[in-house]
Amino acid sequence: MAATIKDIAKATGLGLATISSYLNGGNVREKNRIRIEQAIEELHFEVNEVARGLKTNRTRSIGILIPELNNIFCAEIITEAEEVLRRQGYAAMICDCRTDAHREKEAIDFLLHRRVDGLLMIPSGETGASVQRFLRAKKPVVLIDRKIRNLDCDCVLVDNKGAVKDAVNRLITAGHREIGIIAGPEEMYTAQERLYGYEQALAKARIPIRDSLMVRGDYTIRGGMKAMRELIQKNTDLSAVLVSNYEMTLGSVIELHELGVQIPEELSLIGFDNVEFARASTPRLSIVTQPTKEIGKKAAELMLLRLQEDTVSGKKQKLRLKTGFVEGNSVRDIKREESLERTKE
Amino acid sequence: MAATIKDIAKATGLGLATISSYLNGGNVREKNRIRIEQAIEELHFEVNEVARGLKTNRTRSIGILIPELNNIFCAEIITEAEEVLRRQGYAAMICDCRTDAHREKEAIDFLLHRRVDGLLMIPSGETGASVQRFLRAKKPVVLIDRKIRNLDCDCVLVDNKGAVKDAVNRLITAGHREIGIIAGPEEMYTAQERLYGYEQALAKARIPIRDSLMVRGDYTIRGGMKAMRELIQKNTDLSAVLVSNYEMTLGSVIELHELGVQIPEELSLIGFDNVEFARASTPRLSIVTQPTKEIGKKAAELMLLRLQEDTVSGKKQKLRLKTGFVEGNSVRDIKREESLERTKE
DNA sequence: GAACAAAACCGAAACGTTTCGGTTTTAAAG
DNA sequence: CTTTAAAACCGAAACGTTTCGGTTTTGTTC
Repeated sequence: MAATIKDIAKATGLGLATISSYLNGGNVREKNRIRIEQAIEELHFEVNEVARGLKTNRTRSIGILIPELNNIFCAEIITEAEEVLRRQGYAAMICDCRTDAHREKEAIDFLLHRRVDGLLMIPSGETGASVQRFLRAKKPVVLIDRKIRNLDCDCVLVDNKGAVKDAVNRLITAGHREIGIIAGPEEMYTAQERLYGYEQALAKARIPIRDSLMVRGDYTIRGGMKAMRELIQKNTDLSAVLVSNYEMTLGSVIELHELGVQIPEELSLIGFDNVEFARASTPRLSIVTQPTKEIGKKAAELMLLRLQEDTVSGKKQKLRLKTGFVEGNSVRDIKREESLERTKE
Repeated sequence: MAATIKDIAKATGLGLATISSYLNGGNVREKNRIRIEQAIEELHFEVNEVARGLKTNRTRSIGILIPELNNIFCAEIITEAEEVLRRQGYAAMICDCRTDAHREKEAIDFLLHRRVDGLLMIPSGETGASVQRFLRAKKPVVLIDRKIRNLDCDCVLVDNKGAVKDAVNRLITAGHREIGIIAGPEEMYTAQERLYGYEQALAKARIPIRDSLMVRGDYTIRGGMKAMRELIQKNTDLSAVLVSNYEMTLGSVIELHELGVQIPEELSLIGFDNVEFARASTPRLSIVTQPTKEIGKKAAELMLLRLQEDTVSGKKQKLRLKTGFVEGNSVRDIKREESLERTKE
């Protein structure tokens, strides 16, 4: 049905190789250029990327594997990455593995079969082995947000430890001592780093670290609700909580809301990620923000770089991006209240 | 590098066609089956989907074109659709056109070049012409959430009019008369239907329709903020507002929050979509919900159906799914208050 | 206008499958 | 054991490109 390169050759009286050369940016005599363009126009020719892919062994498509599309953090990153990739002619094959290690593995197989040129991935399981197969096939892999043990490839990370340290410091500065954290799953890279940041901040301020103040959630809304309830039950003197991702922040707010706990009068809260949600909350939430757009952009750019230098070997880049902080009214400033109290006397 | 079907043929002593037949589910003698499977195992053979695609003229991939990945409504639909498609072996090539008609057109071209087998799309511009090219190529198109004028293809819609009518009725039943609406862009199909539902509900209750009570936003957070401000300025007697999508609901809440308007004491609000957000708001928001999972699932299933019957002709299906309503505390029940008042006397 | 280098052009072969039409093998029936 | 229908098997050709090595054309210089 659709016209092929052969049709264009026939129509113009030129050779196959010439048309191909033209299509790939080669030089062609002016009059031939005109003839070719005319024929393409008339016959509605469009190069068949599939055939091209077979011949060149490059599909110009990138596999994107993420734990959850329906997650604002992932979605923002992917949006940006997809745009950067497509602008360079690369298609994004997106697979959502629902934070399930088994599905993640399946998806990697799937993408390998489809012969994508590279893999952009926010890991959720410990799938080092599967990912290795990409590297063995000399196809670049860029990891986002999380490293995978024993896997040497480019990655774009965030300064999780620093971010949490900074947030906890703000709580300490405001006079809080009984600071809880809703951390993520134990095996999760970001969760480990964030918890570590929490411990470091407390240690530096010489505040004893209590197990009862550290509760783990599973990065879901429901998990956040449960963790917050647990934290409150276990610690009658709880004065502030840091919640270490967006979904759990949402869950925490819902739970506090349902328990009738006032923010920040009865409990101070610092959340994570979603600026708009923070702004729409009552009171406005103070949150740690991650540079999602930049993460996506950098990851895609790293991928493109590897793709064009087409050497998967060489020193791998480990980017570490800075987080931000958006101030709200969800943290009670005990220090200030005390000093006001004192001046009053 | 990677093993091909030829290598398997050589290793097993069987013919090319036999291997191909085996790979495609054909019958093979038991002993040969074993030999083939062994050879596949040993040589790490994986069928090359690109070559297969060239030969069969089917890439087993579906283009998914949406206005904004980073939008919970879209993301939920796509998550579901992608899962259904992939389970049947179809890859999803996702393109985000940022609600931009020009980019949307580009993306359609892009997907056509990639020879996707079909197009799943939440339209944002009036790109009938571009989409036609898919149909001309005998490739199925399934529209989601919006129709496109003069384009006859399957679509999965939502009962927008009914949803808004129902929501407005609830406001009326609660005793509200000065009901505003923050509607979507004029050219938007869903926006038209929703506005129409609003008008019908008012008309039926014999409440005069006032222009000042109908404000349009652009379906963004910022647009919602602006629209809410306008609505309040224009209508001093405003008693309730219906906001017709999630982003604008978020914007409205932010704006009310910043203006210090109390919900529902000073203003009643009904929002759209995001259940979790509604639950986390203070007070809990009453919202209209859309069956996003079902939309995604149905759309993907419709696509698969068309794909396997491989006749794009025939009667097109127009599915119309029911919306839901989640009750919160953001609507003041004036009627009830009045009757309480009366019994008190 | 002859000589020459550079630029443009050319067709065949190859990429890894599926499919067509035909041949061989199997096993059931006589 | 022979016949026969069905099942299994087979290789060549084709899908639409790119690329290799080689040929022709162009235009500059003498």
